[in-house]
Amino acid sequence: MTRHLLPRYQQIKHFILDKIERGDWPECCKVPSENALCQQFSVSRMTARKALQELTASGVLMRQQGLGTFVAPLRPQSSMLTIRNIADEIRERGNGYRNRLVSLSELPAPQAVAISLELPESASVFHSIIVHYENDLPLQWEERHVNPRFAPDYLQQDFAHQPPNVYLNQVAAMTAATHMVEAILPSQTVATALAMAHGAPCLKITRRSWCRHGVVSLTRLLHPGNRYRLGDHLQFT
Amino acid sequence: MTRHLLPRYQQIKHFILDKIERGDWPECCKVPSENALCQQFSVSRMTARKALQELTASGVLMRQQGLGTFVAPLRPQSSMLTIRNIADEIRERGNGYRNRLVSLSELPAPQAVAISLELPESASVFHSIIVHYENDLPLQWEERHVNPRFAPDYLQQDFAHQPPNVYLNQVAAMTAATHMVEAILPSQTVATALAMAHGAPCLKITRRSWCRHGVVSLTRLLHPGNRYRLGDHLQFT
DNA sequence: CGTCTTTGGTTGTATATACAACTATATACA
DNA sequence: TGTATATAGTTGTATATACAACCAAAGACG
Repeated sequence: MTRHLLPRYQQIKHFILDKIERGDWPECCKVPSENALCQQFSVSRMTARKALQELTASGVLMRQQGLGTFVAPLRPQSSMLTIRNIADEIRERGNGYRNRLVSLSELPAPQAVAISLELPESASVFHSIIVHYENDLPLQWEERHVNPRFAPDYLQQDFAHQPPNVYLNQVAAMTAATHMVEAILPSQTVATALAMAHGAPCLKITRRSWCRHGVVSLTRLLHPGNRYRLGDHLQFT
Repeated sequence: MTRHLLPRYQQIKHFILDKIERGDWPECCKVPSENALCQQFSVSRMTARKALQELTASGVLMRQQGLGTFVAPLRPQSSMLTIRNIADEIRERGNGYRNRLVSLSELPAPQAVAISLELPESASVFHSIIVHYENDLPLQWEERHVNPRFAPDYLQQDFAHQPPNVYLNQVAAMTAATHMVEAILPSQTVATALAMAHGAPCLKITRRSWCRHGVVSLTRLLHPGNRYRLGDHLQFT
């Protein structure tokens, strides 16, 4: 009767991962205790424990002695380019944050954008431009193309109150992302919006972000080269 | 007699990590089997096994059923900014690689360099400048300050044949690194060396790299903004 | 000489058990 | 009411045991 396809503890891991994947068990949700899993799957405690421990080691779960086991918040495996809310980043430095909505609209996707979002040519996409300020000094030009399928209410959001990435993470949790970093000369429009001197360079970050079902958005972040740096720490094992 | 400071399996983990750290057990070296550790530390197999399993989960060891347990090759935990040999990178694209040694000397460390290398002010350091070419087109300006303590023969190397990072990894294996990425306007010297148009921006990467005993080198990499990008892929759990 | 089988060593899976350490809640007491 | 204590539930550590799966090398056999 027992299938020889997968070890029991693997079956339990898949059961838990599936629950999280489907959203049945959201972040910080308590998962069944070792003893509960014992009964549910008719295994010994050591076996149920192995499943929970491996998921904890890989960062999917958190455990606390005496308390229980919980679903860990999603977090990137890489330390570089952590997807952060720039508002939080600025506030952590103890500085004032505000933003300005430059543009918010629906438009036919340019070819490059359509390809990146895996949409048919000229499909309708949402587009937003927001400038983020640190102490009244512009620090980031954020231009976004969003797949309407995953965020149908994008145009109705109040981005002064809640930045786009926070909203997008609510409606379509990010599961992966790719980045590209370049040094460019900004267009006149961007240079003016970022209060940059003539001829000064920009750090450009292009991010393509996925949720479980596909590409959610394509983002271009432009920073004044003299006021912004990307940091990273590499640990070798 | 047993110290209550650390669990037994933790003591075994530290024992193994220490051996690897000291270089006693190099890459791919076989480590004691579960049963061997049982006897050596007078613990049950499950306890010895826990130590080996956790080190395997964290990427320090590799195991193969029926064969044994081995020290895994060192690898960065982060996917961004993998420390790569630019020569390999260029050759992998199928293009021709060569470099040009611009400067190689010993000089008193400028203040900022001394601080970064954790050396006293004006201590003597090695300094090199190399320009790397892809198909006869300059792609990278590499400027390096090296702590002589970890690489005393730096000035005697033939960098046309073997780039500095390869040599440094041989004499002082890198254990960690920090990066900083910026967009800047290059100096006239660099702009000329990289065959860049007037006013074109540079992608600047500053890397500080450690070996086990301290900071080995401080490196400035400058790339033409229109010919070089940094890529990255983030996986969320 | 080549091929098949055996054997010993290794890791993988799984159970049963015991006690320690910790947390939150309920209870008893002042 | 406020404080101390007891209790139930949870994870952490550790042992002893059994068998399965796999690998490499030694041995048996043709």
